[in-house]
Amino acid sequence: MAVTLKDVAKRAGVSRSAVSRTFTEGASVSAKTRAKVEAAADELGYSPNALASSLTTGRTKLIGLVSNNFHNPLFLEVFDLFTRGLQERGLRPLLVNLSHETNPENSVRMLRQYSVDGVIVASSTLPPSFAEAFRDAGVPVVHSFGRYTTSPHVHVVGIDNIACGRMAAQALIARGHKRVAFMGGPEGATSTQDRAQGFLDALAPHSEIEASVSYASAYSFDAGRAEMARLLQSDPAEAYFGGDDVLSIGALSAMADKGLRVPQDIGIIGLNDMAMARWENFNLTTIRQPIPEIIAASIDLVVGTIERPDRHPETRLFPCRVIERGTLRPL
Amino acid sequence: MAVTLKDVAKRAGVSRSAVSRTFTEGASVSAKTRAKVEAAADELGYSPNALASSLTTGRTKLIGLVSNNFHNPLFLEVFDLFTRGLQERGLRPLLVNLSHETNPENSVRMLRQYSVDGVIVASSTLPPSFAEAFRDAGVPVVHSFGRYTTSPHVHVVGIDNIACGRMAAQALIARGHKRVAFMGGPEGATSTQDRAQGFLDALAPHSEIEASVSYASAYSFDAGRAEMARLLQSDPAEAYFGGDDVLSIGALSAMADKGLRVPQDIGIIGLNDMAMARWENFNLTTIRQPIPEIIAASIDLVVGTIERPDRHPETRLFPCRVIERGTLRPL
DNA sequence: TAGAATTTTGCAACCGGTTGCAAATATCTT
DNA sequence: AAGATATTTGCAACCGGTTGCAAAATTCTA
Repeated sequence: MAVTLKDVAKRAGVSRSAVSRTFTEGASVSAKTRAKVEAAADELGYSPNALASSLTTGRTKLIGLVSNNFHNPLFLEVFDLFTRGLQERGLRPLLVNLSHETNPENSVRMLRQYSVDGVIVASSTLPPSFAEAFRDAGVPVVHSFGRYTTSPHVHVVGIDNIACGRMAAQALIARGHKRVAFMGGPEGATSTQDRAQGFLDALAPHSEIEASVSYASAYSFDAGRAEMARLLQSDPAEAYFGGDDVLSIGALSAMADKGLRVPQDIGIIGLNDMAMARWENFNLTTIRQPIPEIIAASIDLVVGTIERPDRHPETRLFPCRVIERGTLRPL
Repeated sequence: MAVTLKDVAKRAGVSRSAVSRTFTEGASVSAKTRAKVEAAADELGYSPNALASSLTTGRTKLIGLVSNNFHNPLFLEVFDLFTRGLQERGLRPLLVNLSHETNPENSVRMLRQYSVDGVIVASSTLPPSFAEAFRDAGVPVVHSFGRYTTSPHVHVVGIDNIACGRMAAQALIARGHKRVAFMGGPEGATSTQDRAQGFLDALAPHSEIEASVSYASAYSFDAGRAEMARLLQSDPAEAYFGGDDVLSIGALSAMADKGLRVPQDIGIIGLNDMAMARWENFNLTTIRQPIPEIIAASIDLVVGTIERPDRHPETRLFPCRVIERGTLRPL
């Protein structure tokens, strides 16, 4: 059925090695045989079998792209950038959906069976142990949107969530709010834990400001809406730091239900600056996470680790900044 | 580095074939050797190389998942369902982002190099020729969200967009609107062409109703907002059929800018019923496309075609229905 | 133009598995 | 317990490529 190296070799009247060499970068072939081989290959419609060659070269150019965030619209942007970025470097993303998976073993085994050259774990809700499981299996791995640690066991690319929490607190302080709160994502997510910590740290010196923290059950519209509805039942804060944009948008919907005007009656600042945040219906004030840079760095790092597997684990954090829009009163 | 069949064989004191057989469904191995092999495999942490075995079995369990819709939030749901559905059947999605690709050749070659068992083209904006290119290359393919034809060249799974256009028209007619319009997606998209046709067909007998059609440049929020803003500048219709939900949400934002109340001053009905449509901020009346069924059928069909490649091209259409919410005045 | 240096080529072994076949074992008859 | 039958096993060839090595062909040097 499929046309193989041997067919082309026979047609071109050369050895199989000659054919293989014309298709391998930097191999030694004379112009004459190359021409013969290319002609034969064209006539037959041959293109080399990447999997067969991976057997000897040890490289598949397959990258496992592992995530459990298939409900947060931000991740459509993330997948778009990852797939394009990988494609541009000649790598192929093997997508793994971990939504309903609690331990890493199956994915590790599966991705090893497919001899992926590397793995990118793209999630802010998976524990560090997930990425570490790949490293333990000897697979180059980077954890995108993961937690920063001073002694990382795997490459981490993302933002300093603690600093973002502080930044959000400062935005609220600067506006003179006296009662503020963090409405986080799931309590188990490292991103939420860190944002909460930064938020409270920044507020600690301000004894005149009342600060509190609560958690939504997921990074999702419904969870944000439900949690904000609950908060609004009794004595809500003047302004909130929403755990991320989609949560904040859910919260906005609960506020609208109550007839509250934003930002006059109540304020909120999100985090991510996903495409939807600037939709005029929301016009969400938020903290921008530089997604394209994070993704480019993640790809760089996984490629670098494939080339030098013993490379020291590295953390790359990118600065965030407040994007002023309409859900926080003007300074 | 990696532990291979041979290592396990030596450890277990059996031949390589014996090891291979314990890991192949339905092969003949005695309980005793199987136990020995499994013990050895466990100790060594062996798991078979899927790519190497694909060389002889001719099956990689890799499925190309090809799309160019990385900006429509609906497709996050689509990718979620596809990846989970494929994983459940032991298949692996190799994701291909065609956003900036105009001809199918590169993808076809690439996916053949990786010996994918089949391909799913998930797009309502790619032309039929795209899926046909895979079929011509001898790769089992199904076009999800593709155009229905009476003599299909490839498997198509989706909805009857003409019928949906009619359904939208009828919803507007039933509400007594006298000036209605279709604000489509990109004019080149088959889905938009068909929806426009159905819409106009249903209105043709109603000479008392004024109907018009215009097109947004993409299925995106910005395009919908821009096109609606343009329409609102001069003599807009009373109610619109928006080419899809995200376009309609963009249109809602333009309406809000103009101070129009929905549905009192102006109405709109979308199409898809993506998760966001029921967010209370939008509460979008829309036509539901049964995404889970479409995706399940697509997977079934691609699997079926892998098993019987000469299978006759088939079209599977799923019924849609109007979901009444708040952007069209009550009946 | 002979001899040395360089480039190109094919052979054969290998990557990590699978599988048809025949030999070796085990199980069933009677 | 012997013979017939059924099951399990290992050998060896193969899947579609790559690559070290030595021979062959080409190019360079004097």
